[in-house]
Amino acid sequence: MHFMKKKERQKQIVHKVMLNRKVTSLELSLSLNVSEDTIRRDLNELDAKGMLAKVHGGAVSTIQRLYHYNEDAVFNKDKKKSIALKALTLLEDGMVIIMSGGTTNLMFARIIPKHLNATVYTYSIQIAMQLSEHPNIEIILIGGRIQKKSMVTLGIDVYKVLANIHADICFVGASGITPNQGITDEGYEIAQIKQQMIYSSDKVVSLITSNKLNVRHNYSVCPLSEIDVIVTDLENNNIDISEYINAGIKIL
Amino acid sequence: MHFMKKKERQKQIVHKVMLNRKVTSLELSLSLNVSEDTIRRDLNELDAKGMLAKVHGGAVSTIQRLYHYNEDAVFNKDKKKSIALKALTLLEDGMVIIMSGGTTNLMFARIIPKHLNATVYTYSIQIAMQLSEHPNIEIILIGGRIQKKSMVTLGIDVYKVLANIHADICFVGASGITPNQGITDEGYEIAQIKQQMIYSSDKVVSLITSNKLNVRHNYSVCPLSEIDVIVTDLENNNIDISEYINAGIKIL
DNA sequence: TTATTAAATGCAGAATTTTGCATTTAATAT
DNA sequence: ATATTAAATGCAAAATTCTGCATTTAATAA
Repeated sequence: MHFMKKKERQKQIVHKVMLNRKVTSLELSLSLNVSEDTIRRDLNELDAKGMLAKVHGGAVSTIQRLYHYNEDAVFNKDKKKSIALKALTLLEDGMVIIMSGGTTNLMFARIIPKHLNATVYTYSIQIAMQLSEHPNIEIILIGGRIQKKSMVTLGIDVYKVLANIHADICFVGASGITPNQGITDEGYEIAQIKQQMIYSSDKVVSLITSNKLNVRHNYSVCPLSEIDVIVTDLENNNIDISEYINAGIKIL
Repeated sequence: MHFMKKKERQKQIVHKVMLNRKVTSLELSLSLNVSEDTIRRDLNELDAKGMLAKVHGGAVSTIQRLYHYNEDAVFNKDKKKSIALKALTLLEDGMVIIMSGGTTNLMFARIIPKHLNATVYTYSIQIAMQLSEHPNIEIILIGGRIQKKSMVTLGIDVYKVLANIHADICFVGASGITPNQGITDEGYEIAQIKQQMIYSSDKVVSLITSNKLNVRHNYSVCPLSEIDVIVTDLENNNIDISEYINAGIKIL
């Protein structure tokens, strides 16, 4: 007799969980003719994929994620993770936050504590998707015409929404930063929008990988004087960031 | 000697493609010390994941998809696919389209011809994600507060945007439809928003699986008289839809 | 068209994953 | 705290996948 294929079995598990809302490992083990160990391993995988939630003794259904995150597609993943980790200290319950797009910000969004209570405004679809897994974060997605390559909304509507809100803190990604020019960006529209999100925030934080330090693009976002904190993957005593420290910016 | 692991190799392939924009199977075969067959099989997988695009002789870089679609999470997948297929006949180049959320609409978005030229307004994040793979569709994501369980935006801002546009056609999902009450929905806000998207469109099309026919919810969206076309998974001579046909609605 | 190069397919051995069992560790309940 | 049940871990056999080669089929080029 052949064993049932793993994928087929996992499909059935998902189906059963959907129907019954809750199901035990023992039940699954009996009805699918595999050991409870196997069931548990399946449940772990399905949980990771977001198809169900594993609980002690079995699994319960969740809102299934139609899209799932592909970490492999992130460039410089480790640098970005280390930045994200440092940036966590800047968060407090109750904050109103504005986040720009970019994978560094996305990494940050991923590791925000599950139960942080906050309101986040963003025009990045990916960040909105990610934050949707945080039960206590209210997400306001700022609408507009989608720029497909980065999956952010652009246009006058985005600008207008930002001009009408006020946030405690904003996390702005940067395509480049230099001591003289401050933050610059490759696109005109996105530079304007970042400018506005900075104006609308009490505190300005830039999460930026070291390869973008001392890189200048064509469109100006803001001078160093507007930035309160820079979070990079470098050590604090690295020579590359001394000029930013001298400009009075806090470096994490 | 150990073979290099598949995953590591694929990572390197993606990296090379990103750097060079284009790369041949032969080059990859030589530099990674595996046969071209293996490279081709890798490229097939990576293409499916959206990490690159396979072309004759090798691969080219694409905008990488950070999120990828999980078809297993769709309920009644086959019914929805058959509906989506029928609905394709309603599309024309140059249209301005409004789409509501829901997995039926999402399935439809997935199979829209790759090169359709159109403008789509939607408040569904998933549909926006999906349509972003269509190069000639301009997507306007309508912003607002995100309802996490369905990944649509809600609120007055959504309503206001819809009130200010005019579309050739709208594809509205429905939680339920009956001959007497027309389309009804489970939520008050979403019902209001659907109402407005219907008002803003010349032609109203409802994609609806048969299990939602003759189901009534608490909040009214619109009477049958507002609906031009219903697309279901049923055959056209099915008894369940005769009342809708009698009401003058075109059934696909 | 024909020549040439790429892709798909079938196959068999090598490598890896999957699985159940035995055992240890952790979590829940009384 | 103690008993009980679940989960994690290590291991070996079994199943499956991965890979290169040989061959067929399809796509591009001249």
